[in-house]
Amino acid sequence: MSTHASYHHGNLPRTIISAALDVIAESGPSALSLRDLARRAGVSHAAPAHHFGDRAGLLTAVAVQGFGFLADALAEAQRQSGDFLEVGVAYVGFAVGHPAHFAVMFRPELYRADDPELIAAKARAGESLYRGAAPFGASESGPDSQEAALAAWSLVHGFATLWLSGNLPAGLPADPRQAARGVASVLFSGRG
Amino acid sequence: MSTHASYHHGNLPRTIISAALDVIAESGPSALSLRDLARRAGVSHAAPAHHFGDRAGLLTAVAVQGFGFLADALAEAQRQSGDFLEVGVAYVGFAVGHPAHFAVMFRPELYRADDPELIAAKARAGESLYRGAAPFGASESGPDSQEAALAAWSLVHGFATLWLSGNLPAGLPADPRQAARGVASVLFSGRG
DNA sequence: GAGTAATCTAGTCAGTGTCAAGATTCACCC
DNA sequence: GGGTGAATCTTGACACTGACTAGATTACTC
Repeated sequence: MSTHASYHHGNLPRTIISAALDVIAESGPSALSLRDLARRAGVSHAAPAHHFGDRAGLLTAVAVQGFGFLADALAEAQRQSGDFLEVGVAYVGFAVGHPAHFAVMFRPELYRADDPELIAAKARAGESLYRGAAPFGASESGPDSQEAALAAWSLVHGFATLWLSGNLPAGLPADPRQAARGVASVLFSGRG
Repeated sequence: MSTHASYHHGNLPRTIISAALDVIAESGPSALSLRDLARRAGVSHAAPAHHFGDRAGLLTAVAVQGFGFLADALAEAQRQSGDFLEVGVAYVGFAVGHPAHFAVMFRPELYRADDPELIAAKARAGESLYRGAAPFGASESGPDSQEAALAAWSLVHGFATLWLSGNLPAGLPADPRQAARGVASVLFSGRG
């Protein structure tokens, strides 16, 4: 019942998203072509549009999935270690482990930022992030806690972005999580 | 001798780049169309290709210009204040002041990363950045200085990225430089 | 089994990047 | 000043893209 070689594909949306993630991870979102994805899935050029509406619709689905994964990863790190440093490391780990999702999620011009599902997924990820950074902020004496949380977020986000775009210098640990732990501990050390 | 309404435009490359910056700042690099730029400049659709080769060539020129501006901005902040916190603030100031350049510079897949001019401009910016971050790294006791410099870079880069993409929460200072100063001081405070 | 909704195909349109060939103008040298 | 070569721009063409419409096919439900 799975592989009809017939009219109905069976699981087109999932197949299209999966192929899209491959393309994005390899060549970035701008290299994405709905017709190419249709070709890979063995369907007609207009089939993807039926499920996602248009390009932005497809990327919205990717972003929703990404924010969901991110929320899970952060919550899991928070649950396992209780350490906000490890939540930051998990943020970088998600970015490197899901580069295609990450490449879309923080470019609202690529998708429908007002999509209800997207807003919900983003809020869930934000909550996980805030929960992970809260103890760090709370331990700050001088600056307020929001600034501390933003500093932590900025640091891990910046590190992940620079790592993924290949802009970091050589000589870092090959494992991005380990490299991130070293860099993030500069901010986190001696606190909390 | 400036405004012939004739065959030769006079200063097409500069005009094209300027128009490109407008479009990118408003709708991102993926919205860039060579034909649209040609239309805005009042020339034929293939004229831009003569100067830049192709799309990637145009974006390479934008990136080169951007890295040059960034190097200047960082060196100027370093010269004026001698404070690495202000160099970090200048990094964010550049990103917010030149959003179109910034949107291209750290996406190597958009341009020719092996272009000699680009490599030179990028190296110059890297040197300015390193010079600005060096005292911060040197003042670190525990972690090595490279990690400290990377932490500083990651923080300001991440903050700038999140600010530009509209992903930061409300309630921050309206002036991004001031907001950046607050956030960056979490990392920089009590050091150097 | 019939009727309806979901899924996919086929055809079309305007728009795009890129290439090749030709027209026009500029800059330089005699 | 006139002529030559290089630089600049135009015109035309090709394959490709996203988006839209209408219609064919299949699955679902009663």
